[in-house]
Amino acid sequence: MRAALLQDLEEAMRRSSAQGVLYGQTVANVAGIANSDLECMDILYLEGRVTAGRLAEVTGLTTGAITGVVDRLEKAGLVRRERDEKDRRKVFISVVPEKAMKIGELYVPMQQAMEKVFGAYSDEELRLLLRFANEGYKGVLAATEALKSLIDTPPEKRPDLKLKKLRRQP
Amino acid sequence: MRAALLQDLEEAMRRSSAQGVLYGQTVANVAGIANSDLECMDILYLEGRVTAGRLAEVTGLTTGAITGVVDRLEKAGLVRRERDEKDRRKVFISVVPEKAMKIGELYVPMQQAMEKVFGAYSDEELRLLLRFANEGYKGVLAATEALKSLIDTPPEKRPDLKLKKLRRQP
DNA sequence: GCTAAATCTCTTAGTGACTAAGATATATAT
DNA sequence: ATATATATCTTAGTCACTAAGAGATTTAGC
Repeated sequence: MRAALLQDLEEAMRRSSAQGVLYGQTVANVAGIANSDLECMDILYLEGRVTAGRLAEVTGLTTGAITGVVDRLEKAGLVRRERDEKDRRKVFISVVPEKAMKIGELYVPMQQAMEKVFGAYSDEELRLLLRFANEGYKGVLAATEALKSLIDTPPEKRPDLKLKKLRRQP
Repeated sequence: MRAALLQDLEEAMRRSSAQGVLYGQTVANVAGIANSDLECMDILYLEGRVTAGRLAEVTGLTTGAITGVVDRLEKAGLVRRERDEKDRRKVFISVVPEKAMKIGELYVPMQQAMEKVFGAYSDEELRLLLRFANEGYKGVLAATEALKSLIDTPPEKRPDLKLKKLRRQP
């Protein structure tokens, strides 16, 4: 009973997450920038002014790749490079708000759709969703670390991993 | 008040979704396959036996790219190609369960983390989350379509798009 | 039934974002 | 002062992707 609920939930979340990725791809397409470029714009919105190295860390790209990303974004006028005066090795990247706005507008359909969905929930329920989203984030973050640590554990030394059946047969 | 809640929620969901993408990248990395290859494996799990064209549709890749994806996956023994006997133009792709299992195991850290998160919620609450996930999926799907239709609408004819402020200043 | 148009996958040539390795510049430690 | 560490950039090479179209099969119109 509860097991079925959990499985449905997992599947539903996978689906919506995959569709979210697809939305992002479409945005990047329309904006005429690469996928990773858009992802970095997103991070810049969430975290504000960040260093190139931090972008590499968060995206999982190499610093070399980030140089390319920032080059392209800078050329498109979407971001600015600013050397840190205190530590002149560092380069801060920040968005150019006026230009970035045009990309932000491409998220309007998404915002409208979400507004509509959220509209059906009470404040109380939204707080539950928020709590879940935050805990989910922490969980995924921890899982990512766990997976990474699994990499350099030889298979025979790995803790016994029991995979749940992934999909009920339709 | 509610506006702040909605904004927090949006941001939390964006964060967790981004981290989810990163988890997927790590899985692909560990499994030694390309990102899109893993995405297709995922779709094959969710939808079962699907045609090459359907994969292109769902992933947003061209059919040419899908040929490459399936070539690599087939070479790795993860999927099989089967011509449809009724319509011999079609090619069905299906996973080879024994081989795919090894990739499935890489999702165990994620499953464990999610189990832990879900554990803190009652059945009632999980049903709320499920409802939200399903409605969210439909919303994102609709938004994707809306965005696509925006592409071939000349900017001056577009409905007035009011972008909400994306981030509260920290 | 026969031809034309449509549908589905694959092929080919070319492009561009990515990695790995190392160069450069600056900062910190002994 | 020298060595080590840190942060970004450069370079060469690789690989997945797109666009365009070919090949194979099915569907539609006459």
